[in-house]
Amino acid sequence: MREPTFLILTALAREPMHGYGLIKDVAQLSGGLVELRPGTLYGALDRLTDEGLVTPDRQEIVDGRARRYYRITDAGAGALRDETERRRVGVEAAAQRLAARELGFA
Amino acid sequence: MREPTFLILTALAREPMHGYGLIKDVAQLSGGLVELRPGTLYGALDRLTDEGLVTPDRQEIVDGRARRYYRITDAGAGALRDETERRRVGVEAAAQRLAARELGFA
DNA sequence: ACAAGATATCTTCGTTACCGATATATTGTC
DNA sequence: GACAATATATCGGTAACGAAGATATCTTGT
Repeated sequence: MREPTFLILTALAREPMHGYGLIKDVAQLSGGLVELRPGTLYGALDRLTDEGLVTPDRQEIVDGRARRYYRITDAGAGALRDETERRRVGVEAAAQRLAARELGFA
Repeated sequence: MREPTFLILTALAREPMHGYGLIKDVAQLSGGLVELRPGTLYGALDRLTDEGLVTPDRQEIVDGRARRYYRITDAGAGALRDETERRRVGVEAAAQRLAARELGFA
């Protein structure tokens, strides 16, 4: 699982969201580092839906514009949990080695 | 940067290593979750060398088998630092939302 | 009235890092 | 004699991503 997909699942872990809302939320929770492109977003949403990690929720019309909401599934939350743990392990290993390196143990 | 590349840089942050040593070290520091394939490893090493994040170190002959060592560069350590911080932010966001979700704020 | 920007979805196409498979050769173990 | 471990390398396929653009409505500023 790559970063955009990881962040989409992370955004949906809080509450169901629609595509454009996801673009904004992902930008925010990544500290502005990840700006989802439509091709990335809708491709990922279709893929995650096929995999059962995400499912279409409701549809709303707000100010004449359609909003299609997506919701994370239990399987999606489980996958996110696994991926988060995986990444946490890598981050800790890297942080430790970088710190040691700076202290001169390189 | 994807996970295999991230873990290769992480492994090299501690000390110069040769290809096969990297496969073993990455398997260990990822908790056995990532088993680098030769195609992935040598492809990544070539790519990272082109990008200046890694550089060939020395070559040894041990028991008749050649060992080609690679060393992380200062640019590579910098890239690893950036990527680690990036991942740390994502992991914290995901952990927070997953925890909230488990408490029923979903 | 008009332009520009924000909101909102969707498609097509190219790139690339990665994985699977395979090849080669030596050493050590059962 | 067969198999696992050590060690490097190449080739082909693909899935996820990014770039770019199409479409349409609403809001804000001039």
